[in-house]
Amino acid sequence: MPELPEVELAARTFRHRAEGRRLRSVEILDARLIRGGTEDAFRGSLEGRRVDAVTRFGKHLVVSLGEGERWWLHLGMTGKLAWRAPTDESPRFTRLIFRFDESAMHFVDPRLLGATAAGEEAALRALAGIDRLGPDALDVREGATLRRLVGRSRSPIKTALMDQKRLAGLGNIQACEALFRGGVDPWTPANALSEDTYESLAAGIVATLHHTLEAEGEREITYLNESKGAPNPFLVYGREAEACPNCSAPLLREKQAGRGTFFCARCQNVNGRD
DNA sequence: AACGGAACCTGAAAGC
DNA sequence: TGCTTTCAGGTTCCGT
Repeated sequence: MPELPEVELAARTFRHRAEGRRLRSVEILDARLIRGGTEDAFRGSLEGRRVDAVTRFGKHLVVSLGEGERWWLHLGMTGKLAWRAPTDESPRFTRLIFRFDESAMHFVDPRLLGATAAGEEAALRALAGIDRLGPDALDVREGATLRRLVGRSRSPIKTALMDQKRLAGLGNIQACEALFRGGVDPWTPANALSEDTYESLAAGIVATLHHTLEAEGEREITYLNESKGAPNPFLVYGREAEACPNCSAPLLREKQAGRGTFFCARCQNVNGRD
C-alpha cells in the first residue's frame, strides 16, 4: 500500500499519537520483519525509550529515541501501522505490537515485505539504505531538477522515476499518475525527454502527491470507523477500460518491467511498441 | 555501471 | 464448486 503519501500520513499519525511518549513494550508475533539483530536486541533498544521525533525519507520512517538511538520502519508493499486502544484486539496479519500507555501501534503486514530495526543512527542508516536515497519527491518541484536527477538514465521514464536512488518516494501508482498528469509516454527513455516535458512531469508529480495526500488524509478521518472501502482516488491507476478523465478514450493497462502500467494512449502519446 | 528479471512472502480475485 | 493462475501501491540480488 504505501508510497510517499501513505508513509507521510503514517508519519503524521505516529507523531500525533506517540511524540513525547514512552514505548512500554514490544510484542513480536513474527520476527521475520526484524532486521540487523536479534529479537532481544530489538526489544532492548526500544522498550522504555521516549519518542522524540518521527521523520520520513521517501518511503522510510525513522524515529528518534534520544541518545543517538534510532528506530527504522519500512512498510514494504502491504504494511500498515494501525493505532488502537490498549485493550483492543489486533487486526488480522498483525506481526508486531508496540505498546504505549494510552495506545498500541500494530504493524500489520500480510506479505511480510516490510522491515524494521533499531540501533545507533549511522549503523541503522546503512542497514536501511537511507544514505543511498535520492532527494524526497515532495522537494523536487522544478523540471530542471527532475531532469538532473533522472534524465541521464536510458531506462523508460517510469522505471527511472521509481528508482529510489534517483528520486525517493514514487512507487507504481504515483509514477503512473504523474506520467498521466504530465502527458508523458511511460516507455520513453528518460534521457530522450525534452526540457519542457520534464517541466510538465515535475508538475504532474507534485500534483499527484498532493492530491493523494488530501484524498487519503480525508479518507483516514472519514472512514476511520467504517468498514467500507473508499472509492479509488486515482485518475488512471486501477481504471483499465474506463474512460480517460481527459479525453474519454478507454484507458489501457500493460505490463512494464513486471509492474502494471495504466495510461491513456491518446493523452500520453503512446504508440505501439513490441 | 546499468538494466531486466527472478526472488522474497502471502492472500484475494479472476479464470476455467 | 473447486482448482489454477494472476495480480498486488516494494526492495534486493543475480546474471548479462
